[in-house]
Amino acid sequence: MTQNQKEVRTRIAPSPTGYDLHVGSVAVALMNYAWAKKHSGKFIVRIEDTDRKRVVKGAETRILKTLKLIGLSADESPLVGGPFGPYRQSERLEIYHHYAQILIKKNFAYYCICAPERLDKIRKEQLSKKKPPRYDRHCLINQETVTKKIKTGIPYVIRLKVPSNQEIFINDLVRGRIVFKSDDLDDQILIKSDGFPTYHLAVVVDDHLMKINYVIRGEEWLSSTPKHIILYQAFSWSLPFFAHVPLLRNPDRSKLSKRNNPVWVSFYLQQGIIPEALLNYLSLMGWSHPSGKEIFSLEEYVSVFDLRDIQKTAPVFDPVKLEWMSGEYIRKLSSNQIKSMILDFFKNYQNKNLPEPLIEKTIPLIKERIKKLSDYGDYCQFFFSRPKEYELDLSDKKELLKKIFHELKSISDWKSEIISRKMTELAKSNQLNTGEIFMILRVLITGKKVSPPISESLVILGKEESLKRIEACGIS
RNA sequence: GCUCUCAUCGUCUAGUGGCCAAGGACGACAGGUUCUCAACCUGUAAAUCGCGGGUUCGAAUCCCGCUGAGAGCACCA
Repeated sequence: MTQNQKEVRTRIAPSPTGYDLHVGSVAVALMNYAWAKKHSGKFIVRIEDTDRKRVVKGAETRILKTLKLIGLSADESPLVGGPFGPYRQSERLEIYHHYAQILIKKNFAYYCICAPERLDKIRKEQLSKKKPPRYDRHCLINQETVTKKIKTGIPYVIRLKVPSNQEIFINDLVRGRIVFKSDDLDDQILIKSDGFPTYHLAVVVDDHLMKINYVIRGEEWLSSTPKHIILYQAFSWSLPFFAHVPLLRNPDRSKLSKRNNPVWVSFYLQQGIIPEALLNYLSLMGWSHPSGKEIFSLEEYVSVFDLRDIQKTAPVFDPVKLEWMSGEYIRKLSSNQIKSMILDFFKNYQNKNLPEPLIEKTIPLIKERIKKLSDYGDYCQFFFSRPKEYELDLSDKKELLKKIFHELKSISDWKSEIISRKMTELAKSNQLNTGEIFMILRVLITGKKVSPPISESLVILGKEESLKRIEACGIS
């Protein structure tokens, strides 16, 4: 066996039929990526765009961009190319037809010209008799007349001829040995009447031609795997290893869907969830670090990941823990890193150019407080604009506001320790809790009851601006 | 309905026959610290390991049944 044949090659095959990459796809992508990298193999991205009706404009670009943003770079893809391209199924139509013809010649497939209405009818009949819906092979029996009719130009499909009375075994790396009976399988359509292949044909042909030897995919594919195995066998191709990994769930335990949760990765990136944290969190879905660690780098994940450690149970996706983890990542970053991330974030997602020197000063105040980059806005808006409304009614505190104003005005050395001390003294001399006076000052300056430490904030704002804000509340 | 899969705290999980009267993390709650909110520290509650049988000296771990949950059953992927 040559080195090349032994190389581990994995892939993800997203279809551009949603807005963006699905978080569940990232979870699967991570495992594919890790398994390939762990073995110094190749991680491939193939776009499965064979359903022309469902293709969403711009989705492919977004998916590829998102993959890049979260740091799962492909060795071969529509963007970077590779030796087994094209990596977009819509550009491989001749290939699928070629292989479909081989199946016809080998008597593993046949033409079918049944109208959708007829198929609907027999399906309904079978269902009403509580039988699984299956094609009745009407065209297989009349294959000669069918081929004649096709030559006149009427639309047709090509169906897989599922062998009868066979047992098909899947040796799944996650689930072990699973048996299916071929008689339970439908004669799956391989080539649709629009000339495009269905998933089942395309995936087998492409995985084989692209030398994919580990098929790591969601458990939703488990029940169609026997069809794929039949195809591999029909072509006399060697099987890849299969690993069907658990699906992410909604809190109600159904398959994670946009109805119950935001599922597009871009949603989380727009929130300013740290991409590394997203990967780290997702890696913990159905798997755990051998030493019990929760926070670790992608590099470390790759080194300790093992397909055999994947759990069989489908986990519930928990955005709360994801946010916690994002916060953990932020706290581990240097102030400089946070600064540039915030700058980039507001530029890319909110189209705002924030002033760098000011951002820099605020970082120490918010570093321990934010979990995602968008939180920065909630905490620090007041640095950039004066409050428009106040969360506390200060109209009956004019006398106190005056005292605060004059106390602050008298400070010549504008430092947070001095401001704090003066305010504490003021509280004492007025029989107030220090907390009360700071709260009033906080609302005065930020408009909010929750903010970064207020003395430090005053220093950043500067004495002049701070006093102006108090004046704005009707103090003279 | 049929086929397949799965089953440990609310959630993510550790656990592969004795170290488990089940450990960690998120979340919740309480306390400490504190100018608010966080962060940090301490602590509390939280799983009779879905249920019932077996195997065994011994079972969360093995076997069987039941129940529950999920996925698939398209000219969608």
